[in-house]
Amino acid sequence: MDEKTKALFEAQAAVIKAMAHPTRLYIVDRLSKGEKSVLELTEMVDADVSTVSKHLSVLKNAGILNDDKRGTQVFYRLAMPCVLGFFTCVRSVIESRAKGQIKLLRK
Amino acid sequence: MDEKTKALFEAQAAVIKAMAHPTRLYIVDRLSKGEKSVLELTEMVDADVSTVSKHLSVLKNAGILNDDKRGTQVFYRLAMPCVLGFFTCVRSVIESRAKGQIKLLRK
DNA sequence: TGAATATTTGGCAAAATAGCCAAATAAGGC
DNA sequence: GCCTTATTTGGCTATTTTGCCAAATATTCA
Repeated sequence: MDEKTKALFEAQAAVIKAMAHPTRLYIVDRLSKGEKSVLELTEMVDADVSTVSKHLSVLKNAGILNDDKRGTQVFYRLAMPCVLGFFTCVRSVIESRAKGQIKLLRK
Repeated sequence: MDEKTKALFEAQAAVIKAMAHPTRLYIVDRLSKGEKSVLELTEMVDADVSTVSKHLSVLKNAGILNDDKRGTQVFYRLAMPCVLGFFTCVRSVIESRAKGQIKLLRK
């Protein structure tokens, strides 16, 4: 694998890695319904505000979220709605694996 | 967040996490062209065979790959081609972020 | 059976991640 | 200016992930 493709796949993995956490995935899901402040998200997620803030900055640095400061609050929203397509596929992966396991048991 | 949704997002994150590594992403990309043996993939990836084997088992356990033992070789292939849709989105995330950074510099 | 080839597993050290607390920063209202 | 509220940052420890090597396993072939 040459350096160029290596760099390309590292960049791509970095974006996917930003989504690869239950809390961050949940945040993305919530933001698909519209923007939310850090505090609103913190209440939904049930973790320390600083933890949620860090998760948000991971998603923002990856280019998945935008933020918008209004007064003392910061509102986050989905910058790239195409990531919502991940959910459909991932759910079908889980479903398919579950079916495979059931088949295995019956044998 | 109740226990049920928590478990749901953990399961989903686990699948995405399996994709969240440059080597594994590269493997998925290569397998989109057709099945390959562990040795073939190892040559492409340039890492220890044991490392590649472990990456493959991560992808297999996530339900993303299938394997097929023929003789002394094991051939892996894409079980869920929908994951290829990730690439399109992820590349557009990277492109969009790059454009945003250029805009930032011009200000 | 024994050698050769392909793959997986165990184990370990290095690196990356997560999440909490406390402290810093920013904006608004009095 | 000072207090309050919202958010971010620094720092630390615990946990997880990586990737190599060596060893184990499996399969074919002579």
